[in-house]
Amino acid sequence: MNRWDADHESTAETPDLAALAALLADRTRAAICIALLDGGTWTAGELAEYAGVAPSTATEHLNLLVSGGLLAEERQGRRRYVRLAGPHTAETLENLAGLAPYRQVRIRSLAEANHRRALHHARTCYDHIAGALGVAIAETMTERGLLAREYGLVLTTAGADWLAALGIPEAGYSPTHRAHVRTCLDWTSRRQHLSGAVGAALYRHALEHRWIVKAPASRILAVTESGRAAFRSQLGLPTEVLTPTPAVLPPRGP
Amino acid sequence: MNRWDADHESTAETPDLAALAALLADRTRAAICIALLDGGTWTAGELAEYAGVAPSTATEHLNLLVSGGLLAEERQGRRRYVRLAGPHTAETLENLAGLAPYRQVRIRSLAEANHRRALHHARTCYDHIAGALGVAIAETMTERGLLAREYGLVLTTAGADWLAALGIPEAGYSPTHRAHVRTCLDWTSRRQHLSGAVGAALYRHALEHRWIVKAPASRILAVTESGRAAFRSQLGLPTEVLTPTPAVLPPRGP
DNA sequence: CGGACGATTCGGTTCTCACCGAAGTGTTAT
DNA sequence: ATAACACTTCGGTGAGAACCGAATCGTCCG
Repeated sequence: MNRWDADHESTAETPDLAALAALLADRTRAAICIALLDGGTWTAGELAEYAGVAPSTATEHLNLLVSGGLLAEERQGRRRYVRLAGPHTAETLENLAGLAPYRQVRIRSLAEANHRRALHHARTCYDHIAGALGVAIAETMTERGLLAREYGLVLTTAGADWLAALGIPEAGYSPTHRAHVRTCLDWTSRRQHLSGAVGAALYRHALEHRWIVKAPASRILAVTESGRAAFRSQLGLPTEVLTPTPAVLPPRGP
Repeated sequence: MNRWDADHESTAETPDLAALAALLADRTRAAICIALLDGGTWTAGELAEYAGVAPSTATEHLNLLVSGGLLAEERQGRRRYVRLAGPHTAETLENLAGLAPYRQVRIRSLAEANHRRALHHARTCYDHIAGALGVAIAETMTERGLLAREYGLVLTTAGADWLAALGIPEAGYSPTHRAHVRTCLDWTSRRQHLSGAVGAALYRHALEHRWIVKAPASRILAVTESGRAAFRSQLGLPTEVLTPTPAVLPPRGP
């Protein structure tokens, strides 16, 4: 038995790492994936404009990304909506981005400079909060004993109580496939912010209670007035992460 | 203050996801990285032969991988030794491989078929145990209450006691930067095996006590006779993951 | 010192792929 | 119906990169 046979059992399966990486190895496709890290659904045309390529080019890229399993699509009439395939995809992309080298990019306009500042301050990362606000939340929760670093990073009993007091029942962050608490390396600060099911539940809660609002077609988050009060009273977050960074001003006229 | 100035503050830094992915987007470079997932140190020539390319080609690939931060190198005389840059690199590669599509590869020889069987059975995954053996360890530990899925996957008190009874003190898996317990999606079985600091400590312990032995210049692990006894008495692992899978035999002569 | 050896540099070939524009398909709006 | 719209298909172009072989550099050994 189990005798070698050139016809039978002459093939096997191997994960094709190069094929997956090739999907992300293009500037335009990488930009598309990073845009979709806001967790939203974009149309093909929006992504084409965002990436600065012709619609026909965007079509080709989306075909590759969808058939490669990185993106999920939905057709409605003449529109093509795409989003990331799932939380697992988003997490892997985040990890990869955390490992990637930095590249100098030119800032071309005042608007771009302000956009970048806002992104550094607070943004979505698929389904949780990133940026200075996200980092501050994770660190403050750890300091206050709501999260513990003892065995990895876990929610403490005090942390579960705190979530319940906010009105987030345990069912709100029950693990389907994802770990309750995960950390995600922040691009901008190179520090950890809160991810996983708890991070997602906290993000949903903050949105529902309008602690934060999300700008349309962008990853930017803004802390509302009531959000400032809530983050201060519930977590004691310092003022600097709750107030928007001052905008860059246009040069003085002559 | 903070006034826009075309000269000043006209550049910013962005993680270059595409550049990192481009490193892995080549078959040869991907093969090199996967080979190095055994956690070992290889010479340039060994990798060239393994990947089936000329030494000059291997040199170019290694230059890219090293300067991209994925590999660390060490020169000794006329030799060039390379290895993965660190545990974080290995984990990201594993995650990526778990997300990658499968590809059919031809099995060309009897030796290759047997090599593949052995890999499926038990192998190293950077610094911990993967394959059927690794999956069985993770699942049995969970069944026995040594690991709990409650908040992510964590070591229970019983688990810490069990490790201590084996002679693995808590210092042996103290977190430097890595989480104690992590899971890693197994390529071959698509199930989780144990990773993180605990996984690494367990692997080291098994090697030191010769429960397992590592084949030279390969990721293959073999369970020793004393290892079979230990895994059975300590964890109650079933026999099928402790005995090597029967080798494929050459075809009968005429 | 001279030869063997591991690794590197360089030139040249080949091939893949990202891109665009123009034309085409199907959907929604007037 | 006709027009505007979102997207797609296709052909052609240009840039980039993977590869090898030959020559070279530096190290180790006899």
